[in-house]
Amino acid sequence: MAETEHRPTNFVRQIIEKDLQNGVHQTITTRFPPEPNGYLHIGHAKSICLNFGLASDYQGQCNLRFDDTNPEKENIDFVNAIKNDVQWLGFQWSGDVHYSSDYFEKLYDYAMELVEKGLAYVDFSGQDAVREMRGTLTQPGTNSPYRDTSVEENREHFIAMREGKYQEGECSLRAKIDMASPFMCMRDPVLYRIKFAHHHQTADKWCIYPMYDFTHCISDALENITHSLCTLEFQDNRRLYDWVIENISAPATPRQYEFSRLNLEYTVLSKRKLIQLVDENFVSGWDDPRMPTIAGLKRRGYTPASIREFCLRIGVTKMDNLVEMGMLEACIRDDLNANAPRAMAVLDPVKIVIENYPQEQTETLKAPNHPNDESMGYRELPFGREVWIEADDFREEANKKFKRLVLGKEVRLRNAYVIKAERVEKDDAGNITCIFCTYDANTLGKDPEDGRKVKGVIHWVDCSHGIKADINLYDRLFSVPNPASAENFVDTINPDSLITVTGVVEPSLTNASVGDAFQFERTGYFCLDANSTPERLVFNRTVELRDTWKDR
RNA sequence: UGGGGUAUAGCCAAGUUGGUAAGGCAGCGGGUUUUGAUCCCGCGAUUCGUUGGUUCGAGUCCAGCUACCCCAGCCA
Repeated sequence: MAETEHRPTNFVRQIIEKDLQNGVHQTITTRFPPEPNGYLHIGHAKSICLNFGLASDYQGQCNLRFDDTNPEKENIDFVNAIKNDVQWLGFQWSGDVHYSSDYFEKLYDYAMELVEKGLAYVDFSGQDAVREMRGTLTQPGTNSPYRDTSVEENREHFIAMREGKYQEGECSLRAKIDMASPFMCMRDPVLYRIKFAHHHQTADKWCIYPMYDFTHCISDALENITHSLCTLEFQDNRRLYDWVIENISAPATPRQYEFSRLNLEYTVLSKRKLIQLVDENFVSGWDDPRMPTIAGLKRRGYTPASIREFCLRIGVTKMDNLVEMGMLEACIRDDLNANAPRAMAVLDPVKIVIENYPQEQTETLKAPNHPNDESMGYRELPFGREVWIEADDFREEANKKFKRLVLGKEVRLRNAYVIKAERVEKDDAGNITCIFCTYDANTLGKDPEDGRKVKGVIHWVDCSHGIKADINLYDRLFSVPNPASAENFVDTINPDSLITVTGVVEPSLTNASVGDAFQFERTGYFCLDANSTPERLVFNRTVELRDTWKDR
């Protein structure tokens, strides 16, 4: 698709342009630093597009760095899934993949530097005591009794920590900053904690792991990151980021800038909540088409280009936001409208019999794959005496606004003939089982010769050639715009977020491959699901067509 | 008077030496159309959270007020 040509300006670009202009940097380096404790979602896509987009626009570099300082929550499967998703989105990181764990040895040395400068100490107060001494938002904290331990003792204790001489929770390394700071994160933050945990990169080499605030800024400096972009909740942490860089012999001075994270209506974008949806089986997995994950969106039928376009359209600011789903949907519709071949599928079939069509006759019609793009070619469409139409497209009686098939009235079968409904057959319950029609044989590819106007057009599938298919009709996962603000977000799950119907699709669709997208004319955009087999086709509805018809 | 942030149309968002409110999504009219789709044309802020002030002139500068978000993990 044609992505927005000129990227909209934003405050980060302005900072970069100023830095480049003033010679603060000759070139920029950014990074995308996910923790491998879950799958990437549309909110990460915003960050990915920002970081990789900036690097590309200013001829800089963008690293992929796994922020893997908490082995208990992370694993290699997430690492691989994340790499896969970044590439699927269309981005390639500079050089090799980086890991914060690559720097564990250096990080340890920098921590030791702080110890030797008297700026860090090993605290043996229990976790509860540490919390007690931290104070509150309005009251200053109090100094730990271990705050004035000698440098020599601290060095020995820190070495012993690394050697596994202490139990988990027995002690931690803390920075000596200011227990009365208005920034809670500056009240002697923990730098290292003890975890006898297996790490997916460093195995059992370490039993002490550095905290995010100590690790991130140093990793940025080691990779020569010029602009370290993160979300708003880290604004306070910037003080600690700068403190660490200033107090160690850092090889560079990276700067952190914060932007607002994405919030999308009718879904949740917090990793904790997404993990819960998966673990408690509210969805089929990380790639469930209702999930806002990259994998879920992909399976739903969203294209990389549509997601990139979305990220361009929402912009980058510091404002809290809740973006309408319609914004995302508009992006995929724009892409698919231009690029998805058309096909016909009937989701809720009712049979019509064309009584004046020769018994035993069938013919092969030709239909364009795209109404406005000749280059997409044509396909063959078998047509016969009996065809399926959408139950919705027929009414025994209706007003003039109903532009479909009505008893005694005419309608055009798309890409085929004009038919007229003559009578209906019903079962004992009064349900319509068959609609008997007649057709005008002289209306193939042209209007009726006597000049009568037929305004309605409906889609159809030939009964003897149509293929049965399972069609997953997806809707929003939650029934409220902001499930995250609900008491318990799982209580707001939309019970009808997935309805599977058995429909009939035109035979050309048997050639589709997994992931292929189509517009089922008049109903929406669909793609062939990963679980589809030649014996049983499965389609996922990506999004409905825009529908401005009011009186339904 | 803890601190850090943000306030421009239903949603997202431009606006940067103060000069008289971009654009996108949604919506509403109209035209084209063998998809109630697409496409095309037209329509929305006397007003920028609010109250004052400075100024010939303020969304942009100053002061006060209000609302909302974030911070008290040995999570990130």
